[in-house]
Amino acid sequence: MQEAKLLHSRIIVSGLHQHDIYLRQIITALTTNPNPFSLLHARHLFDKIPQPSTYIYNTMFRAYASSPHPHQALALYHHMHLHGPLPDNYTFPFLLKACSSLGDLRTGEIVHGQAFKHGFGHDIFVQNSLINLYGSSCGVKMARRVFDEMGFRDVATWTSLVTCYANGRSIESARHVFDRMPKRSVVSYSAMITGYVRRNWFKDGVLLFRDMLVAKMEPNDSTIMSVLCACANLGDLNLGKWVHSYISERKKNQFDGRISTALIDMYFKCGSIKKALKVFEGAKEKHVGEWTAMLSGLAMHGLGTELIEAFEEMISSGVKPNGVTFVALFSGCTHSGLVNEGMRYFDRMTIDFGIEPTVVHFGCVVDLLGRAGFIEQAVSFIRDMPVEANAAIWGAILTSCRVYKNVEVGELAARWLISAEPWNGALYMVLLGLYRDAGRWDDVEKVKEEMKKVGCRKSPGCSSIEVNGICREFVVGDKSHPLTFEACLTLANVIAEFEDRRFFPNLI
DNA sequence: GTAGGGTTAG
Repeated sequence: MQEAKLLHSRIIVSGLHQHDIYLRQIITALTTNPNPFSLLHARHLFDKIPQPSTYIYNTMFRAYASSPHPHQALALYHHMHLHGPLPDNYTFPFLLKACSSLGDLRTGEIVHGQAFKHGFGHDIFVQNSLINLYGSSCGVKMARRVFDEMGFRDVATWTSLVTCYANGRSIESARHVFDRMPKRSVVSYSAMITGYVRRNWFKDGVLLFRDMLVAKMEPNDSTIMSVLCACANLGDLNLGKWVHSYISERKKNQFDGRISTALIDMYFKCGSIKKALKVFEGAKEKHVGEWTAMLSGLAMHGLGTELIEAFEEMISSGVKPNGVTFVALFSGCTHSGLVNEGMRYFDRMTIDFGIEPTVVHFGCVVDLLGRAGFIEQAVSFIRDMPVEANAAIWGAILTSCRVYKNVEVGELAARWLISAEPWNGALYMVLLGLYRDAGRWDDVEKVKEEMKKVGCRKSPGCSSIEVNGICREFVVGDKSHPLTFEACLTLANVIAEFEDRRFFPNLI
């Protein structure tokens, strides 16, 4: 970018504005790691070239394909088609990528036809791009057909197919393809690990990460992000720390912003507040991502007051919050019982920061009111919302009704949820608990019968944490541990202590 | 002559 500006000023000074070679250099500089401004600038210069070469068209296609406006690539191709030079083998993969980003299968097929017409139908880059296009817009079947018909496949071909399966429903099929790859690259491992983590198969993701290290593959940023996400969800602090020191050595503590964010999140979720704070403090630049990870970490540990302080510090340091930041802020207020503060921030979100609330934010407010026991207010808030309430919102209402034993509203929420998800056994269990607490035994029996009729079961809740290097897993109702009795006794004492202090958590 | 496809938060 700096280089581009320098070149541009040199041209203006020396009056060489029409000089094709300089323009080409500037456009190339502006389109590598483009931002919206540099891309606009590049296009402005591109339009000044009387007869752009195929190369320079390709440069623009490449930049547009991975920009927020991929359709610009297609519009520009239309122009090239009418007035410009002939496309080459580089042209079509960029255009197909633009179609994938847009999920535009029809245009993708037209581009494919064009590639064929110009003699690049069997180009491996074109075919690989086609697999990605089909995989992202119409499922695995078509992608598989392209794959099967290819005479020659390389590692990217196989990786693309793995990604198709991983993004589709079948992570097992993705692994099946992965295991049959003649050769694997870092990206292949990364794609498979990311696939596992996206499907919440965290343990499999971690196992494959270990295989990857054994295979002497050096994980890249994408791999690291996925593994940190797995550590966070497994509570595997040991592996998380290992990954932290691994990347510290390699990158000399100069992390990508996204990696610092993932580290902060991992340490918070693994219960290590100190380490999370240390990473945050050590981050070279604190973008909205790092701040948001920080705020949601404080929220999940019930540190509402600290969270509000941190939020105000973020604002005074000139970082602009986004929609996700407010979700963290509201959730912190909710879990620390800071109802007035939360409501005030809800107003400020639109007035002071110009962020329009989405259904997620409305859900946060419902949760904020509900958990504090203001169930009637929460219900009237739902009534006044400009958007339709969703399952998350009725779920929040149901949870608070369970805690505050409000059968009337709880029944309403549960019925709404059950009609949306009749297979979800957990919903019936909550409704059953509500009736039981109210002593409505007839209704308890009715719910039990209903469950039998629908044939649903609640899958047991599960959690895990790493202690002294060993990952422990907990499943609801599991009494297999030899010290189960002692553990229950301790828990009973804790609950008794809570009750003595007039604090009634919902531990049922 | 120059370049390309597969992984990428909160």
